[in-house]
Amino acid sequence: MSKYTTGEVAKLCGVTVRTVQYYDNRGILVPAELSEGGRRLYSEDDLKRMRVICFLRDLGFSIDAISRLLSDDDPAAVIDLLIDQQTQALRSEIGERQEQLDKLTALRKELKGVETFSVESIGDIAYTMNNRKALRKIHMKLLLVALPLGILQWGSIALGIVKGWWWLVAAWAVVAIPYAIWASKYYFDHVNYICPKCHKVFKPAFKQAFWASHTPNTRKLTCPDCGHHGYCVEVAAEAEAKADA
Amino acid sequence: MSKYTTGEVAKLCGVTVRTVQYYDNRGILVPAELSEGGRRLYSEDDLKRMRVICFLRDLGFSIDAISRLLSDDDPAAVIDLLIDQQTQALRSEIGERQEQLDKLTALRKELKGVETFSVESIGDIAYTMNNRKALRKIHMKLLLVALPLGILQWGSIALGIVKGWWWLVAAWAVVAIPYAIWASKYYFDHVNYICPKCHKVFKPAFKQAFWASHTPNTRKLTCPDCGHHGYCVEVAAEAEAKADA
DNA sequence: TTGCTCCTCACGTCACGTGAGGTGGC
DNA sequence: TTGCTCCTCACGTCACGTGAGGTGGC
Repeated sequence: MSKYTTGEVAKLCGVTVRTVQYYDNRGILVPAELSEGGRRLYSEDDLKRMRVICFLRDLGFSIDAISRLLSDDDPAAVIDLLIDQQTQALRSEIGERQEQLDKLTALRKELKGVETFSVESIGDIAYTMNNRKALRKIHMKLLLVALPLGILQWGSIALGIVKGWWWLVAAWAVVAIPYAIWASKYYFDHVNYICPKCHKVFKPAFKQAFWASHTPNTRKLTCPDCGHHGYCVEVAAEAEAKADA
Repeated sequence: MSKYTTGEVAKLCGVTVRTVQYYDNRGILVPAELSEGGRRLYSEDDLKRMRVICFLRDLGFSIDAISRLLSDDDPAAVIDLLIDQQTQALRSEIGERQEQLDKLTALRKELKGVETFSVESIGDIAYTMNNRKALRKIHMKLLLVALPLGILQWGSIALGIVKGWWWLVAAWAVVAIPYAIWASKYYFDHVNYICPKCHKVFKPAFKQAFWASHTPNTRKLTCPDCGHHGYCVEVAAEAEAKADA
């Protein structure tokens, strides 16, 4: 029966000598015998056991789990349990990393739109990213509010053309203008802006916000804290309470 | 300007007090001032910085990476680099876990086919899993060798029916039988079997292997080491050298 | 005798968790 | 004065890596 030294076992299993020694200390691979000089000597069976340990380790099992499996009376039951646990654990880890990847991609995209970058910009981006869902909800609400207005508009125009009922268009304007102003007010009540210079979250005056030039996500405003005038990113106003979650 | 205690910062950022203290020790979030009694007091800016730190941490960045980013003169360049690195790292980690998941699934499947389970069975399964590619290669070779035989067979039968050249079928048999024996010999030369009882890898005698009943992956053989008679899993013979890789 | 391998401590890793024992601040 | 929060050590985690200083075995 051939005997293997620590180094031989290590080489045959593709690990370091230190790892083989560690498995002895952990009690999961105790050498069959020791030489007179105290050197570890492993048997053929030890080598097979080491191969099993390495196989399980490469599957992501902890030394503790492997230890339990190797010393249990009913390894068949233990391995089924371990496989199920490990499958679950791996799935959730993959999900976690995937989510991080998605957030990284979003961050990279947001960074491209930042003109003067500083560490605080990351805070702004984090804020808008956490805020996105709430903002989308507000945009959806505005859309639903605007929808009947549009239907009425085109309906009255159509009837104006077909039936010559042009007074309907005038009636539409009478209803629509206050309605639009009310909707805008509601909208600006539920929305804030971030100053790109001092990174404060602020609520602009209705008039300024209403007439300001804007893009889908920003609006050209004057920051009440630092006086900076420029495009400010829009965020939902409810998000402050949500920051804890 | 409001001041926050350690506990307040922790609660607002969803971490423990210990984490806030740790970030002070690591030098990435030093409180704006200390009270007379030595309590940490954080400013509004500190809180924002903490939020940035937590955001980056949740993306998987190390404290060291965050530290470098926060203290660098050119954070814009650093963050681009860090995002690229982290994207790479996450991708490879996901790939790694996915591979482990696939192997776990394969292991679970193999375990269902094992009649008397022991820890050594895992070793056998590991061996066959590492060996699978080599075995598939041998099977492909056998298929390629068998193909011309099949074509000749059906060709001669077809000509026998259509033209009445039945002597062709006889000629086919004369060629095919030694050819098949040679192919089988080649096959059994390149293949081994694992005893399910003593877990030794062995090569059976040609006669026994040739006439043994079998399934796609096993063959009913007698182990030369322990004398056990039963279905043994087939593996490629070259794999011994490959075990290192 | 000379290399090479192996031996045993023992500290370091990473981002905190978890007490212990003491004290500030309302 | 009483709770509650916060303070500073300092050890523990996980699977080894990495020396240091010494020795076995060919």
